[in-house]
Amino acid sequence: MEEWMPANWFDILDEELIKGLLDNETFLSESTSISEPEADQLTDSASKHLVDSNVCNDVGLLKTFKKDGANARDALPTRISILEKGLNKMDHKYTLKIKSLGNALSDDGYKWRKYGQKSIKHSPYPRSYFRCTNPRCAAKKQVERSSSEPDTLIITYEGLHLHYTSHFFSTQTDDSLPPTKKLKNTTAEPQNTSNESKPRAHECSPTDPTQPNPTTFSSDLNSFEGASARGLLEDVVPLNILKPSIVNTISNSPSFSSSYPSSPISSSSSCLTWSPNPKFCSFDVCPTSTTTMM
DNA sequence: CGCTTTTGACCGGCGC
DNA sequence: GCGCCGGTCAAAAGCG
Repeated sequence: MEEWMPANWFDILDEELIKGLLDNETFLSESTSISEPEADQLTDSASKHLVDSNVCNDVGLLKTFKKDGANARDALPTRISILEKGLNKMDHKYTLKIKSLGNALSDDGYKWRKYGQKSIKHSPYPRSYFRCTNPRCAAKKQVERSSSEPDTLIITYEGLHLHYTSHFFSTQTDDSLPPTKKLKNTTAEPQNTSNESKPRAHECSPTDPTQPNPTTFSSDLNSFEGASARGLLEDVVPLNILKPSIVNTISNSPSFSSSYPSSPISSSSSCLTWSPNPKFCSFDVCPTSTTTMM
């Protein structure tokens, strides 16, 4: 492990994050003040917008959606919860069970590329395998439909989107990125495969070293508009709910302190509000909860 | 034509 | 050792 970060950096982020999220049992998605055009748009591609409401798909959230169909606003996610029965973590894999009316909700805003599909024993539904299209990113996910509950998609995330995470350590070059957490023999996979030299336009590649340091972390919340499309916001949240000690642990590491951005979201507020697209989702973590917040 | 998806083959781990 | 199974690879097909 690189000396500039704790050897267990992933575990720290990972476990504290989960703990924090679980402590804040429920996140209400308040579909406030949505305009009609927006609602229409949502109707057309509700899932696409729900994507934006995905609070932090890397750590896994159970998302329970209700959709009445008539009114687009009713189609908004009415509740985003982290429930013990819906979130499982094992060996850095996060399993989500998502009540869904279709496959669309398996989309989470990242750009995934399907690389395989297998039929599952004793299940009429196949399992699909996806990996992040960013050639530097080893994040993967599996999507399958519960045989017992066809309305439920089971999504297993494996690995963080380190092309984003690396942004927090942006003084590092790509070559010195924190190695992707080893998951079996998967990650840290050779990123020099044939498509490495061809990052695609819409893939989540905010840390492309060829790009200037993104300004996404300016304190201007408005700058988050559209940021989710780059796969940023989902991962901002986790770091914002980390205990300060955790952040300090990391930031005390050489090379880190100068690059870790101040919170773009909650620096002056006691109540973290995350809202990549406030029209569709909000993410509130208030200090009344037991842990995680300063 | 380039990118994505499909799908059967292949490989490694694991249990018997 | 063998078979099963999950995960990955890669060629072919599909699509815009």
